[in-house]
Amino acid sequence: MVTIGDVAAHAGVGAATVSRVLNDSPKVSEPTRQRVLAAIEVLDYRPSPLARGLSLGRGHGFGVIVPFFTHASAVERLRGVVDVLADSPYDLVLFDIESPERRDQVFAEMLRRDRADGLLVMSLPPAPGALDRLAARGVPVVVVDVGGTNVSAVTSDDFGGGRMATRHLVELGHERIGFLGDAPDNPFGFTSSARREAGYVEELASARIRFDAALVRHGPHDREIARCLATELLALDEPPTAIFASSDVQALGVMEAARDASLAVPDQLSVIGYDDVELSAYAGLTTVRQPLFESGRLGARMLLEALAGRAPAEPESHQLPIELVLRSTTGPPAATPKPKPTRQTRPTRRTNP
Amino acid sequence: MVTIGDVAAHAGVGAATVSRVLNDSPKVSEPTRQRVLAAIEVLDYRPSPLARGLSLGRGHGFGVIVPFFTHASAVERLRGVVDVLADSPYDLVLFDIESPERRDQVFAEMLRRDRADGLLVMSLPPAPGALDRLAARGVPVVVVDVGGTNVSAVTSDDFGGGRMATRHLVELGHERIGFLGDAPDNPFGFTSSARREAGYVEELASARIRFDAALVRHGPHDREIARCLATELLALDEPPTAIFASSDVQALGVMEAARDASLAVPDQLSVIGYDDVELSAYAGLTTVRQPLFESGRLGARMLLEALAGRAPAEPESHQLPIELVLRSTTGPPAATPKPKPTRQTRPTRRTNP
DNA sequence: TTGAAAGCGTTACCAC
DNA sequence: GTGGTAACGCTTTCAA
Repeated sequence: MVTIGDVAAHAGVGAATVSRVLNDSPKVSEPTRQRVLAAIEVLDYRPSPLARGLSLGRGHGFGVIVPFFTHASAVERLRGVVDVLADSPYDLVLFDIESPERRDQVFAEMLRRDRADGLLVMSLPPAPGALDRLAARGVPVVVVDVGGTNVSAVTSDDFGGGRMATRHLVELGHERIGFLGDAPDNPFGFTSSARREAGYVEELASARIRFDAALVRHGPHDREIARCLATELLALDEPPTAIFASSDVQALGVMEAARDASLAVPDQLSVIGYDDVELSAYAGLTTVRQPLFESGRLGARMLLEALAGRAPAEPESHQLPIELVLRSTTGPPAATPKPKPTRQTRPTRRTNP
Repeated sequence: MVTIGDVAAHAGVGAATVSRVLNDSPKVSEPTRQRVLAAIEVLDYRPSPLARGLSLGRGHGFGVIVPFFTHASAVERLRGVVDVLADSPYDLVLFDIESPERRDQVFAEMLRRDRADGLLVMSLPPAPGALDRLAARGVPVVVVDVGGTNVSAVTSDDFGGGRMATRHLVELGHERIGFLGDAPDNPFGFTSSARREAGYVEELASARIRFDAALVRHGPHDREIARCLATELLALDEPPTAIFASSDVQALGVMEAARDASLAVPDQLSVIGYDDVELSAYAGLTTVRQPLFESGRLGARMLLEALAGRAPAEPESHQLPIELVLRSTTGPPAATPKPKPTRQTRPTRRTNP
């Protein structure tokens, strides 16, 4: 392996000068510079990032912790991160979390050895105290889609989004509106679904629609599970005429349940999702759009700033706008009570109980 | 920052002993060991991976180069990699490639400084010579879904998969079978689509069906573009009764085109895809399944072996099995020629020209 | 079983 | 402008 010393020897200069050329310091004469460059070329020399890092006291790893990076929303966010990082000297070091155990393991390792210079934590509330300990180490942290912490954060208005989705349904004339989302006490501690649900509850209240706990279903973030849950909802004596799913994947599950129950969407059942992942356009899903890609970009930029030593004195929090995307899965409820369908599993469906 | 020296001082031992404890060397007496462990605990010490790497002559980065990691197939593969890496001391360093320029930039940087200890290259034929130069550097490389190179590789039988898809259509009775895939001369040098296309051509030949170049369309790997291309195909004087799309995303585009043209799938048009990404089950798409997740796992395991110095003498190549997944988008062609539809853009559709 | 000391490849400070 | 040289924090001989 060829080192800076070899280059120095070959060019007939000192190692320090080679280093200066490498870091294009202004204090190198042009002839020397050329000589060094030539030597680098001839020897096919490349500096060791490890040695460089050790000397500089910092590495080049940009850590991103993300749960279920297979989910379309996580991928979208990551893409924003990638986009920003492409022009930086940092490498994206990805930590995917698929179980609470793994979450704790990663955070523990993160503390034990600094595997990254900075940390972007997405959608996953860190283990208690982890942030403080990281801060004590001087590791900059930015969180995205995580609420209630004391670090720089990028969020979007989940509560408002929940209201927005619900209001849309209310304005269409729905009165029995179901909600389907993550359990508030899920093992990962995800909170965005709960905030959307709070918005749903609030909007119902302000529309003077009685909240019916029977219309609310919780389960892990998964299409299949959402399908089951929605099937339960649709089998109710007084089934909802509209369902607000806390994410697009779950909304897709609801659509499947509707399909299974031979319910036309949106004529017999309105469905609204959340996120606006790419697939939703394909499925024609009405949804609340949150800027996933942009959240990744912004979070990454903020962390990059902190990494460059330009961290804000106080942690700063940015809230990204949300927006209703109207497509073809929501509409007014059926005007009149319909006769009992032929299928036996479906009870009489009434629009206004 | 607390160093190994601090721990040594605190425990009243030498730095070497602390190092031994850290790397659980057997030659440390239990009492000493406990004392060191206690000191580590008290001081909340964590070793610097940088220094460790420098001393050891190797880092802890597991580089993965993947084009368009937003694509479901890439994500699936990555998930396999993540799965394997979770139990290893390596961190996943992700390089996403979304343009040919970026491809060259990444490979160039990869050569200039070793950003990772080993490299897993997925779906993307490396720049010419890049592999050799990497090998010269002693950087182990494994490629996945890339053909025709001289490194350890994980592939699947694209040619056979192309035949398989086509044969399925032929056996259903189709004679006008369209193909839609990546251009053979695409700027990234992707080759799997071309191999599937070759399988399609071959199978057509062995079924004694005349190959019609008009039924073949190429374009970048994108659903929208596939939709346009499929629309062209369907607007032909003698449109295909079935379309084999080289990937599921493209097949979805074909389905959209069919929907736009008010063509029932599979009654008026059969569609078969390739990959079997998660979404395909939702869409009910008949497809050729290739083990994406498993390809990631295997590739990662092979690279891990190489990283551990257990590289095979000769580069070894593994071919993963493919399998036909029958769902609801393929069926026999319409038995009789149909009358001209009411829509004006659609020409007379004939089943058997 | 333990410790002292010599690297590992850079960078940066300090003379010249 | 340039060249020594001391860090940077760890691992690993080599002695004891």
